Amino acid sequence: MERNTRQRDAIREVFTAAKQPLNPLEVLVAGRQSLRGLGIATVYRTINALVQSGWLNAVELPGDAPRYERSGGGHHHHFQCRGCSGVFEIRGCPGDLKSLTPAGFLLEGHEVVLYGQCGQCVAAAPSFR
Amino acid sequence: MERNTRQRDAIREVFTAAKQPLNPLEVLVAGRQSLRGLGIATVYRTINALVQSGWLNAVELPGDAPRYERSGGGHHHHFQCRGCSGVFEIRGCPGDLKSLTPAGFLLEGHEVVLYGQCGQCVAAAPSFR
DNA sequence: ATAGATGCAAAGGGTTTGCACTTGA
DNA sequence: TCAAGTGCAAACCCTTTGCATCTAT
Repeated sequence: MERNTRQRDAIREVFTAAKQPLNPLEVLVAGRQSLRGLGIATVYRTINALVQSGWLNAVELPGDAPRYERSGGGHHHHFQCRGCSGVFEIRGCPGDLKSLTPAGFLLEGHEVVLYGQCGQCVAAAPSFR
Repeated sequence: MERNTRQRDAIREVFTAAKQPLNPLEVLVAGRQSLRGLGIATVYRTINALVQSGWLNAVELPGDAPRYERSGGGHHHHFQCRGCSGVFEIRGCPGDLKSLTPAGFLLEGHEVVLYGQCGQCVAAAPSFR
């Protein structure tokens, strides 16, 4: 990441404007709106570099390809909607996970993912209420 | 899954004997010990069928290819060792996740993964203690 | 000017699928 | 017998890499 290029500007802008974590293909599509020739390899290379540098954070949900979001939100988790597949940030954390750790094991971190229906999908499908 | 074949017996046996969730390649290697010609396509097809039928459960850890374990353990989560990459079952569950759910969202399920060092890896690397 | 960055296309992993052969019932 | 199941190889999808070209500095 030694040079500032139009590609990197475009990709950073996509993430800055994003309301949810994005996967590489979504970044490519969004980025091409401002930079026609943008290539998928550049998206991958740039994302990886931005993760390395700490500017981006990888959001890895079980069974899903990784998505990425701007870092800086502090410790948080995610809620994935089974209706629209959207991923939403959750502030807050269950906390007392130490008690679940097997004896003799050392707990270093954790991941929590909630699944369900987001507000829009609940509203759209009254049967869920 | 209409017929009983040597391949399926071998694969079921591998899972019955397994102490941890296994990925398809591990199943292939273990299965070949009793059935030399076992093919990877058969492993995938059988695993998928066993998941469909409910005999197997997919264990999908963030950023990792899925592993599989026998169903029937009830609701539980997993601990992944960063030392040996082993995956261990955790009995117990944080519970009060409803409070983390955003207003207007419907919570249907959750996934919790703990990360750290397993007992063996703690013992092998005193610096972790 | 020139090393870093890009785009394309090819190569890699892991998983699925088409097809002819095998085998359980 | 004969359709379900298997093994092989090819096809797929997503991601990474090699390489010639382009471009910030």
